[in-house]
Amino acid sequence: MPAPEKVPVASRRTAPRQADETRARIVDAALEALRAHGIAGISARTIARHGGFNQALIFYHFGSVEGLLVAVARLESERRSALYAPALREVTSLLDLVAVARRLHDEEFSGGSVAALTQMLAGAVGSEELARGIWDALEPWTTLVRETIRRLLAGTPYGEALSPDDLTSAVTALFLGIELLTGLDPNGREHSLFTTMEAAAAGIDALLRPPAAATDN
Amino acid sequence: MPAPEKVPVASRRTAPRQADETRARIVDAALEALRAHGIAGISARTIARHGGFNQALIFYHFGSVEGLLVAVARLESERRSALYAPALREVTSLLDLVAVARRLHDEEFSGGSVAALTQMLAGAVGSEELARGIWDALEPWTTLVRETIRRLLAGTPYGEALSPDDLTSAVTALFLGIELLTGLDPNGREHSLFTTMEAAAAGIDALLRPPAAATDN
DNA sequence: GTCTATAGTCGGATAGAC
DNA sequence: GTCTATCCGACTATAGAC
Repeated sequence: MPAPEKVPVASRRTAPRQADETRARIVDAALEALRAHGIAGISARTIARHGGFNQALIFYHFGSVEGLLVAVARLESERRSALYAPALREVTSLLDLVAVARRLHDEEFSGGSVAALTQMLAGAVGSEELARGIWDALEPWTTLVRETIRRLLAGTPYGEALSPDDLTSAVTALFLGIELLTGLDPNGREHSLFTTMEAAAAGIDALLRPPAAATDN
Repeated sequence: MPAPEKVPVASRRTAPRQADETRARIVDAALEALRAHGIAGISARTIARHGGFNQALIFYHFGSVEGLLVAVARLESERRSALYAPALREVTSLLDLVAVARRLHDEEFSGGSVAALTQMLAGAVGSEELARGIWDALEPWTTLVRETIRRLLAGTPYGEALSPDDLTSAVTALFLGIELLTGLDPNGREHSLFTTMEAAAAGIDALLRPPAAATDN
C-alpha cells in the first residue's frame, strides 16, 4: 500500500501507477492462458509466458495463482455486468434475452472471457477458495439475470408456477454449457444454434402472449 | 495382446482376466478422482491414490493419463447411453424429457459420472487428443438425444423452424451447464431447479398441443 | 501383470539483488 | 516493483526386478 506523495495528481490520472498497469497485464495474460490451455494447463509460468513478464510477479501482486484467478473472475464479472446491464434492462421478451445472449457470445467468445469463466468453474471443483471466489464473482451476473427474468415473468400469467431463481440458474447453466460445448465442437455451429434458440424463443413468446390478448403496448 | 491358451474357456467367463479387472479399477478410480479434484487436480498419482494401486499401471494399461481419460469418457458414455436409451425412446413430451434428465441427474450425480464428463470437457481445451476423444465419446449420447428431439418435433407444427441438431446442442449444453453449476452452488438447489423446469416444460407442452387440437392418441 | 526405483521436467513459492 | 536464482515437491514416463 504505497503512498506516492511525490506524484502530482495530474500524473496519477494520465499515467496510472505502474503497479496497476502490471496487474492489468497479468490479468489479461491469465485470460489468454485460460483460453489457450484451459484450467488444467494453467500455472504461474504459463501465464507469465503469455504476458511476457516474470513469473514471480504473480505472487507479488496476487499472492498465489488461485488468488489471481479469483481476481480475474471478479473483474471480468464486473466488467461484463456493467457492459450488458443496459441491454438486459431493456429486455421485454424471451427473444430479447436470447438476442442479448447471442450478442454477448459474439462479442466475448473470441476474447475468451466466458470460456475462462467456464474453465474456472470447472477448476472450482476441489478448490474451496476458487469455488467461493467464483461464486461471489458471479453474483452481479445472477442478480442481473434474475431481475430480468422476474420482469419477464411478471408480464405473463405463469409467473407463480416458475421460480425466478431456478430459471436464472437454468439460463446461466445453458449459456455456460454452450460455451463449454462450442469450444469443443469442430464444426462451429454456434451461429445456427443461436438462430434456432431465437426461433424457439419467438415461438414461446408468441404462445405466452397470444395476439388476441394484448394488455398494453 | 496376450493369448492365454492355458486358461479354460469356463474360467474366462467366471473370472475375467485380471487385466480387465485392473483396467476397471483404474477407470473407477479416475472417475472418483475427477469428481474429487476436478480436471485441474488430475494426475496419474492422484488417480492411483484413489484406487489404491500403483501409478505405473496407468501407463501400462492406457499409455498415458490422457489415454485413460479418453477411455473413461468412452466407457461412461456407452454405459449411460445403454442405461437411458429405453427411457428416452419412450419420451413423448418435453416434460418426459426433463423427467429423464432429472432421473439421470439424481442417479448419476452422486456417482460423479456426469461431473467427470464436464471436467473432461473443460480439460479438452488445449488438448487436441482429449477434445477428439470426448467428442467421439459423446456421439452415442447426442444421437440418442437428437432422435428423441426429432420425434418430439414431428408431433408439433413447429418442427420446420427448429433444427434438431441445434436443439440437441442446447439440451446437452443445458444439462452439462447444470452439472457445472450445481457442483459449485453451496445451497444445492437442484431439486427445485428440476421442478421448475418440469413446470416450464409442462407449460410449453400444453401450449404446443392445445386441448382443442388433438390429432390422434 | 504388477511392483520399485529413478530420470528428467515442471510446478509453486520465496530470498535477495537491483 | 521487478528481476534472477533457487529450493523442493509433484509430475510423467520408463527401466528393470519380481
